[in-house]
Amino acid sequence: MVTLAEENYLKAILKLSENGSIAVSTSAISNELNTKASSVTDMIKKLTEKKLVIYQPYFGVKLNKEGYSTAIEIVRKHRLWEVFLVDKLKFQWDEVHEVAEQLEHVKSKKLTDLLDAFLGFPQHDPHGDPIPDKDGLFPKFFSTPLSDLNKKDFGSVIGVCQDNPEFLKYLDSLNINIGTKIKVLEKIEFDASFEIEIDKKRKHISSEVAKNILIKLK
Amino acid sequence: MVTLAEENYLKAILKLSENGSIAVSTSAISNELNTKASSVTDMIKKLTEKKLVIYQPYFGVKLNKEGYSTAIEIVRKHRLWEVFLVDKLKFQWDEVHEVAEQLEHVKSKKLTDLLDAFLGFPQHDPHGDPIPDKDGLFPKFFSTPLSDLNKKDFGSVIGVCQDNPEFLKYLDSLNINIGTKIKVLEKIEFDASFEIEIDKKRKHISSEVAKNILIKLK
DNA sequence: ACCTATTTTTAGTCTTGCCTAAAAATTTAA
DNA sequence: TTAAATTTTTAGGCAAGACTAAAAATAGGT
Repeated sequence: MVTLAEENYLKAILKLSENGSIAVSTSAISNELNTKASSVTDMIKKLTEKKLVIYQPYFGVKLNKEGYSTAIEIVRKHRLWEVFLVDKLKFQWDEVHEVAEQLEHVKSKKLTDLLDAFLGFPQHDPHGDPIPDKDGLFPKFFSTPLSDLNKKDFGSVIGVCQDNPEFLKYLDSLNINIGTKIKVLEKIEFDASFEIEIDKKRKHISSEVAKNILIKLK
Repeated sequence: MVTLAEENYLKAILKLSENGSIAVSTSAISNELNTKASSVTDMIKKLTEKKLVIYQPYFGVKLNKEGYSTAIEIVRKHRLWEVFLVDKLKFQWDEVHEVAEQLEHVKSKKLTDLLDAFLGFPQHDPHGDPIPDKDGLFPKFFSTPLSDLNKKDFGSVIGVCQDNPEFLKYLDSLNINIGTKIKVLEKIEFDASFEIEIDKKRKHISSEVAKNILIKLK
């Protein structure tokens, strides 16, 4: 059994760790939860015993697989309840947080999944935050392959469709990364290649590469 | 602030006191909540300090006005959530109790009242129990245990006196639900059992079952 | 490299809500 | 009415989850 206090710690660690990717410091957690650092150390030990986190003293704490899925489930519940409160009960979007903080701790997988269905499987909460599905997966961002863009379109890279090292190294060599801002200067019709601007520099990329870069339009 | 444990004690006292009319013994509460009598004595002292109950040692405890309205509010929330679970999320009526036990502790007057409106101000929960309105007042209705009916009486099921899943599933198997129309064909005197008609079919129910079904006579 | 400032952990304490064991009050029964 | 049985309360403890104060580890600046 995961207690209410433990759930709040897991949620805080998830939030502070950039979706589980980095270790989180004791003081960051105490700041997030308005508790003292010593209380955090205590709780981290309990979470470690329960095998929900990996802890290196003086370094930080990370969620393990079990802890991550527990935390994601709480986020899922929180955001689903927010949708319920706004869409069904007509709360204002700035009033729902406190109530959802309570509802997110109700334990019933069946409840969560039926609520999800009742709401029509929403992908975002009233604040625009993504809602994980019942397997804990986030909806894909709204994105467009660079290959679908037209002259003068611009936006930033939010993902790629391939993760083979050759492709990624090639992108590195072009200074293309997640977050890189790109503007289409020309679309060359006969081979579907592109002239684009990155950091004020003009570059040329093939149709094949353009298909595998995802852009969020501005 | 009333804690979760305190809320559960208030709810138990309300239930055992026949809607607040009689004093409740320590052992009755410990039995209801599966705790020890000494724990009950402890908690009653806390509730007395918070001015929610009147306590006479060795005699019993009663809710005062504040305690009564706090307890009624919890019952109201419990039953409204049960309606939500069954009417909106399509839970079975024997599955909702455990989940409603959690939802009833969510604190937000606005949530409760908007939920009430969303559900169309229901007067009874899926088991037929009356739902207090936002001022804590119960709807008035007249019901008779099926066991008190006589030959040729007819009416519809308005509630049940037990909510344990075995009993409810047994009723389901007989096609007995809230609203089901029932006619008494025979009352068998020697064991107080009944022959009844449901959906044009003849069925036999024991005295014990008849006692736990509430009928609104036509 | 070393001294200082900051962060983290340890140690000890407090409150809540539960427990057991024993004492006190009440009720039952002879 | 008095002894026995039952119920209730008191006393002392424990675990969770918070706190303060102090010790230990780490990080920064010169």
